[in-house]
Amino acid sequence: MQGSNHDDVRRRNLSVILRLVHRAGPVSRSQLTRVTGLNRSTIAALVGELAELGLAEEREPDATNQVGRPSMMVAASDHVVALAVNPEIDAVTIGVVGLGGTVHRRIREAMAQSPSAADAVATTVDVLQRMRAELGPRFRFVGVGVAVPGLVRAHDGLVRHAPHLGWVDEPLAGMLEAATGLRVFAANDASTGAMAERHFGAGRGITDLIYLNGGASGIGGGLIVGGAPAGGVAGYAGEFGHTRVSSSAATDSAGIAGTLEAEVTRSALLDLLGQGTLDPDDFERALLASTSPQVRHEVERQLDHLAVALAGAINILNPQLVVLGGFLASIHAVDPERLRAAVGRLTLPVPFDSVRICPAQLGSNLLMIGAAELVFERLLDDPGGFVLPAG
Amino acid sequence: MQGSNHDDVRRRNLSVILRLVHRAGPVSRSQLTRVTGLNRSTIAALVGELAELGLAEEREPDATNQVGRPSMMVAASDHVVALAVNPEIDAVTIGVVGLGGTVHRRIREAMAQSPSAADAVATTVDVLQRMRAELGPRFRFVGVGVAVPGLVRAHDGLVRHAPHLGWVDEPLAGMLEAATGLRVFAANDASTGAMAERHFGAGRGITDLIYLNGGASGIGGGLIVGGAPAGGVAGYAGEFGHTRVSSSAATDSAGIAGTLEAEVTRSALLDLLGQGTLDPDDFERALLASTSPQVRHEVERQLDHLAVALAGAINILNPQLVVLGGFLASIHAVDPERLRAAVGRLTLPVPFDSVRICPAQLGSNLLMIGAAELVFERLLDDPGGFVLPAG
DNA sequence: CTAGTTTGCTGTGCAGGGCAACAAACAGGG
DNA sequence: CCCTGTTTGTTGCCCTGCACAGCAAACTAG
Repeated sequence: MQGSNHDDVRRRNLSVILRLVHRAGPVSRSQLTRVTGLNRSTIAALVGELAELGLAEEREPDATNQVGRPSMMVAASDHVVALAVNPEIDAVTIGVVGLGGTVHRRIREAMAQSPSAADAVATTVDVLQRMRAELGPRFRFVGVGVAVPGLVRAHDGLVRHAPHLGWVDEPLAGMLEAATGLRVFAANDASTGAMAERHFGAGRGITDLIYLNGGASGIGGGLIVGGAPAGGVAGYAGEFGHTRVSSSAATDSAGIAGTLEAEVTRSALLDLLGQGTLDPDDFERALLASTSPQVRHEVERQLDHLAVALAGAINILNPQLVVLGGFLASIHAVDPERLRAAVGRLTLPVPFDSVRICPAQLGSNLLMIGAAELVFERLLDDPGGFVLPAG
Repeated sequence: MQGSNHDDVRRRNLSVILRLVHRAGPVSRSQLTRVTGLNRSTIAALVGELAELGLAEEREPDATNQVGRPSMMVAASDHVVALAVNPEIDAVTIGVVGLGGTVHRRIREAMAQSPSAADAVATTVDVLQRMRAELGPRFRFVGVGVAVPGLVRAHDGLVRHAPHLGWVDEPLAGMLEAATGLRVFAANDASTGAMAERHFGAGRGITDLIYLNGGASGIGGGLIVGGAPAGGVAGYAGEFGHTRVSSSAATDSAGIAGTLEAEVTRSALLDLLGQGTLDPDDFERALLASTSPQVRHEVERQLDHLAVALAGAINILNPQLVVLGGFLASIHAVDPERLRAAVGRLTLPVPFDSVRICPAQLGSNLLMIGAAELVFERLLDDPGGFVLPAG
């Protein structure tokens, strides 16, 4: 219940403009006046301040062949970068992402064994130093975003439980903050994926969506409700994998029976395909190419279970869009109509009519973009007040 | 992506102050300065403007026995009122609710048969005229809020489908607007109940909660996610009744099998209790007094099914609180521990530890307060700009 | 080259919150 | 009862930041 004053107006307007150029790419000043409703002179002053802060850059106008004086282009600076980190069971993937949207670098550091939190920190520090040297002083690192396969407490980045990494109550964000001197924000990997798809993928401009990702280690998800990422009270929201979808006794990683994660697994399909492990693209190709009736039957069984979980969420949340990532996108691709029909049988007609189900659009950069967005989100909230470290 | 200007600051500050006195009751000016962070002089000016608008009233200070000059009390005006309407299968309940929180009047207009939309409008107009005459010109009606047992499209108040009333695509809000000359806002009854419990009941100050209400006609619900009521893309969110909780073939009112609404019903309990119909309080008393093992068994069966639906929602939304209303509160009262334990078996430990399950606090005024809040919410968003009709 | 259009730039006006100084209203202590 | 210390209301002034108008600049079209 905070009151507003002049500073808040300035902060909000800077935030709105920087957010626009970050999300929508380079935009002309005249477009900014139209979209924000602010006066030309105000836009000029705001853009000037953003440029002084080094967050935006003004370029000569593009040739538009339009009547009237051409308008300057405004773009978010790609030299303002976030370090994106994604620890997994067999590797730590680290990237450098610019505010303008460019993924400058991405490195997958393979690990001999599942990394501890300390391992992840050490690797991150190491890669950060190399990246800094490589990119030179023009690039300013404003923070670190971490996408963790597990439950992460939102406010302080404590990893409560990451089963596949074997982490329990690891103060990852704090450790990284101490080791790098940068501000660190951590969140669940699926939640960050949802945010990435929402802003830069299949969910652009959509205010209510559900994102479900199927990985080797299970099923996670994220929600956007009313335009804002829904974290729940502590940031643990989105655990679709443990929704009960059948009365079978098969249990998931948390020991709960009959859940989505127990019934719908990538490994069951890999077994039937006669494959050990496949990268996601090869997996989808193999699945689509398969003519085996057993494979087909298993896909259909999994789609029907997936439909139960989706239907429940659709009835409750009335979303505009369901985005499926990972192997869930693959089984969806085999028979989209079956999934949609199964969902339709379990939902009310009205919410069903307004929902679309589609595959994720962002590929391998998903988690890099999402993790970087964790940092940029704070920067965008208060462009002037966010402490920019020197360098 | 709107920009802000001075008007927005004023609007927001007026909004913040009026919302505070509306939600928290009378508050001193000095408290307002502390909570909002605004200057004394600013608070004085803002309160003065609200008083001029007739929305707030300043009173002499309460005796506090504190050192220093006593601070003026500020209260929302109870003469600013909303008409709350709740059509049901056998009656239309209509009330007059003041901005300060007082329910000035409440009338249950019994209906010989299930009212049509036109019946509901006619009754409302009739009651409104009587109330206006009764209360006199000092009371200003700022709008009409309607809590409808069915799916309501948020932006225009179209009732898409109200199965128990037999309504399909009734433009209820538009009809009422034409008939009364007041602004009308309609929403699902359970959603408005969630809002009421959130602001004035069990969920005060809580940002993430789930509300489930069990009525004679089924189970509905509402969500508060991140502090905001979650309506979904069109306002249909919260339909917990159609969540699949078992593999049984029993169907609900929408024809979906094995859902919460199919398994958990008030009528099954009434049958076992040997009662035809009971008002909610009598029902709960009878249920708690019953020593029949069949009743006990049925309650436990229903609690176990309820647990499945709650667990799914808790995993997905990580709420701080689950509020149970109607007969769901009654079966919960029989054995709270059983429900909690059953939920615990189906949820992840971390979100489970942070959630509390409790009965609703607001009794028979729930829907009156909630429906009025639909109107007040708009008024609070822009106290100066909300058009106050004369009278 | 001219007319028309759109945008950038500059100086001014204005609304509204912050601030400081003073007065007013309280409690507590002697 | 008076004095002191504390807190709040009130008033006048200041400062910030957006709007607006007027003019110059840069484009298209004919």
